[in-house]
This record gives sequence, C-alpha cells and structure tokens, in this order.
Amino acid sequence: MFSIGELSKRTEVKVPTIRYYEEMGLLSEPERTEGNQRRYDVAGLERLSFIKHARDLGFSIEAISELIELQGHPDRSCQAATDIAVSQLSDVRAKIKRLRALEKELVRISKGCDGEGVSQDCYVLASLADHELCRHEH
Amino acid sequence: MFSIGELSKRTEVKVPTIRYYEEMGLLSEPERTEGNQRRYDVAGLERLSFIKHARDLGFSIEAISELIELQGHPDRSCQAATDIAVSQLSDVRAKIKRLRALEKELVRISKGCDGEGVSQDCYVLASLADHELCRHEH
DNA sequence: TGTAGTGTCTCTAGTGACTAGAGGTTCAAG
DNA sequence: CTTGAACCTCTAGTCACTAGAGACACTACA
Ligand SMILES: [Zn+2]
Ligand SMILES: [Zn+2]
Ligand SMILES: [Zn+2]
Ligand SMILES: [Zn+2]
Repeated sequence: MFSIGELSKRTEVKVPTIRYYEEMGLLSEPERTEGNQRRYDVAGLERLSFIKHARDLGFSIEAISELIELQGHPDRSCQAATDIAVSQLSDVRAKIKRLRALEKELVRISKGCDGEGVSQDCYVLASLADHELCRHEH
Repeated sequence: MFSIGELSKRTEVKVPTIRYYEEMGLLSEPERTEGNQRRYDVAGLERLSFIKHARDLGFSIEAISELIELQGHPDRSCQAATDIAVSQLSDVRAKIKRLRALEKELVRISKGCDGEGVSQDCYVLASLADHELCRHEH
C-alpha cells in the first residue's frame, strides 16, 4: 500500500493532481487509513500510470474517462478506443499544421529587426500592425 | 465612429472579447454615447487589429501589452520587441517538436488496432497502459 | 410618435487541467 | 513522546476567453 506521496513519486504525477483526478472520477476512491489518509494498491498505481501516459500523449480528461470505462469491460468492442486515438492524432496534426504556419511567419518577422533601431521603425511592430506583410495564412 | 458590434465585424473579434481586452488594459477606454454605449474611432480599430494579429500569431496578452507600450514610445529602443518575437518563435518551435513526437507515437498506436476486436485485446489500450511499447520520447 | 426588435450594458459564473495557499490533522522516526 | 514532514479539505487563482441573466439604448418602420 502506498501513500499519495509515494504514488506521486512513482508516477511523477503531483499530489494535488492525483486528488484532482479522483475528483474528476478518473481514479476510484482509494482505501483510507483510520486517520483518513489515502492508501493505494498496485491497481491504483497502474491506473494512474495509464492516465499519466494518456495525458502525456495529449488525450483530454474526458477521452481518458471513456478509455478507462472501456478498459473496465474487456468483452466490449474497442471501436471507441480506436476512434479516440484517431481523433487525437488528427487534432495533433491540425495543431502542427497551424504552428508551422506561425513558425514561418515568426521567422520572417524576427529576422526583420535586429533590435538596434527605435520603436517607430521596428519591423516587428510594423508586421504586427499590418497583416498584409504576412506571406502565409494563419 | 463605430459601435462595439461594428468593430467586432470589421476585426472578427467577438464583442465580449473586445470588452475583455479593455478590462485587461490592452484597449484604452473608448468614448461613450449619452446612453453609455462604447464608440470607437479609427485608432481604436487599428489597435484592435494589432491585438488580433498578435493573438493569431500566438503572443500572450502580457507580451502584447509590452508591445503596445513600446508602440506608444516611438523613440525608444525596440530591442524588447525583437526579444519578444524571438522568444515566441522558440516557444512555437518547442511546441512543434513535442507535437511531432506525439504524432509519431499516435500513428503507431492507432495503426495497431482496426477497432474490430474487443477491449481486452486492444492495442490502443495496451499501448496506453505500457509506455515501454513507445518508440519515442515524450 | 409609438413600438418592435436588435444591440448593448454590467455582472457573475463556467471552461480545462491544473496550481497555490490556509489552517488543521496524522503519521513515522528517533 | 516529541518533532517535523506528509497529509487532509476547502477556496481561490491561472489563461483567454465564453455564456447567460436581467436591464437599458438605439434604430427603422408604421
Ligand atoms: Zn525592431
Ligand atoms: Zn498575418
Ligand atoms: Zn482496439
Ligand atoms: Zn509512451
């Protein structure tokens, strides 16, 4: 049995975050000591590792809820799990696409000024004031 | 003179967002009609366009505040503006890097299951449970 | 001039996923 | 048995908005 602090160390999830996951229903309520402190078993550790891994991969709390729900029913179709993963992938790809456009624009903007001049003549400020100077969509 | 709704249409910034920018000090308080409604001039429109453009490029409200402050002092050095832009660029690059790692991992994970099986045998769920299956750092 | 309908006002609360702090209690080591 | 770290609950703050309530203002048309 682990205390919340031990669980935190083993999973690299901060203590308040663990309590937050419990409140959100991702973690089931663990046993308590007589003095009301949480005590976790291996199942709790595995559950939290799952959540941590999914969060690291960018899945939302809501998506993780669904995945955990599915995990609890071994005989159910896993179509929903694949759907969630595919949708997460397309989210990530959309974000990358958008950030790449921003990157190009920011390269142009920051190359345009070395910081040696004054505000009035600054290419950075001029570029922000006028989207027409932009080469890409964003 | 524009009403807040007209300003909203011209800049594609939603009305409550305009009020929020005012509250945050990005927009100076505009004139008011006798009935207390906001009325903007061209300067207000340009200011809001600047903010919109900077937000679209991912600059934080705080960064935009500094840029606007700088814009108000045409004779001051623009070093800070370049610094802000460069730092924004490196933020964007860091995000892209992270997302690319996630993308690779998510491709592997979602390719691993066609959704035809059951939860118990699902590669998506197995992958989330076990980071050892991952090919990349994240 | 009356009125209908849309726009605007302020204020409060909610979003997601935590994070920080206050004020109090429990645990484990020595 | 004492000390000090860890734990408890609860509230509020983060960022950049977004939604809604209830009241007031403006505009166009009859
Ligand atoms: Zn400059
Ligand atoms: Zn632009
Ligand atoms: Zn599957
Ligand atoms: Zn992994």
